[in-house]
Amino acid sequence: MSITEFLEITLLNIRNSEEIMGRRKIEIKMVKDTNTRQVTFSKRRTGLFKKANELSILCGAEVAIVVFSPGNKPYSFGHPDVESVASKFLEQEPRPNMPSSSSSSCDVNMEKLNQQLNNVMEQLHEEEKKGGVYDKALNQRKKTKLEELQEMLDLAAELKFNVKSRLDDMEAVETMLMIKEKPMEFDENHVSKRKRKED
Amino acid sequence: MSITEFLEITLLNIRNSEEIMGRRKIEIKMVKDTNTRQVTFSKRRTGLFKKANELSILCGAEVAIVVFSPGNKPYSFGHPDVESVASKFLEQEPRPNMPSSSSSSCDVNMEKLNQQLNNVMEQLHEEEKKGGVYDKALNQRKKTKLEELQEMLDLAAELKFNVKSRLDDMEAVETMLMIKEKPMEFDENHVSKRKRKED
DNA sequence: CTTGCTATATATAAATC
DNA sequence: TGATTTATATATAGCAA
Repeated sequence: MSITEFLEITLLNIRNSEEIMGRRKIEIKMVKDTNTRQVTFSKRRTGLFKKANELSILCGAEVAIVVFSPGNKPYSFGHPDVESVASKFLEQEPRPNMPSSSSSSCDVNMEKLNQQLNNVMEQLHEEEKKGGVYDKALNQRKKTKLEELQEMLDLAAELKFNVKSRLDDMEAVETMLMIKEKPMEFDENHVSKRKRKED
Repeated sequence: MSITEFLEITLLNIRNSEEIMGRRKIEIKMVKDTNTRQVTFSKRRTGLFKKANELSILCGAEVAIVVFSPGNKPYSFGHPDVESVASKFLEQEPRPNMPSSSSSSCDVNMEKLNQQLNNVMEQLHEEEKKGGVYDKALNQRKKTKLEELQEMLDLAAELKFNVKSRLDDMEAVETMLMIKEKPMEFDENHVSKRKRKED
């Protein structure tokens, strides 16, 4: 037995001897308590969307998710967007493809943007904690924050749109110059697979 | 410092001193290696569907997911089924109102990003004019540009995701403080389709 | 393209503040 | 009650098959 293993086991023994069992595993079945169910839904929906987002970026995959909460409220996630992916799937529309591929780096601006977001949120929470009194002035500030975020959202969407446009231009140029990276074609293999769903 | 903490730190130190890092954390950006990307997609798609399944059961929620692999093959998960959830969503979509919303400003970084885009495009056209026939070297450069753009797209998507998350938080705050504001809509569909090949 | 094997990395159920 | 903090439960990256 290695020292590492010994320490691991020792640590485990110590922990098992402690009283607090704490967090535990749950059965995958309908959560009865309404409130708990709501909390679970909220957390897991966020987790699901996060995973979907990572999948789309890591693999350059198109993803669309639609969820109706226990309260029947709609939530959705889409990359590039729900509609396009959904229709592509529903119509099973075969399409020739043009180039477009992997990655590189320019995270700086991204981090800056996120930094700003964090700052805004921090300020919001800051004010929230401070105040016991939510007067108009505060409301106004919050409202301003909201508007700022809204603007950022719009700008993000706009940027995305611009990027997309350029991509199209580039593809056109590429085609024009007849630069073929890989003379590949694949329309035939459009096998649709279904995964289980269980009830 | 407790014995437990001591052991944990000791264990950590031992591990960090070892050469083999073993499994490690990865950045959320396009996986370059084709094979690895395929494996990642396969595993994460399975994980995503599993999570979706648990969510639907635990909370009795309706869920629909559609994914197109890097090889452009469709996969789907649905509870009760994709079609019903999708149509239910698309039907009320024309009147968006429920989740996510709003707008506002911080153009600097945005402009930087767009500036970069313009530079890239300029360089592209530059090369295009200069060269009658540039062959592989040029081709490679163009490909690199495309990859850079792709990366920016992904970053934009990630930003969007983060922004939406914060918005949800803010909406919660808003609700709590009963700040009634006109229901604005967040429409991410500035971009429709997206082409791709690979694999 | 899917699967099994582990060491890590993440997600998250409860507890807590 | 929502946000934050743990201690577990799960998901997965890197390798091979």
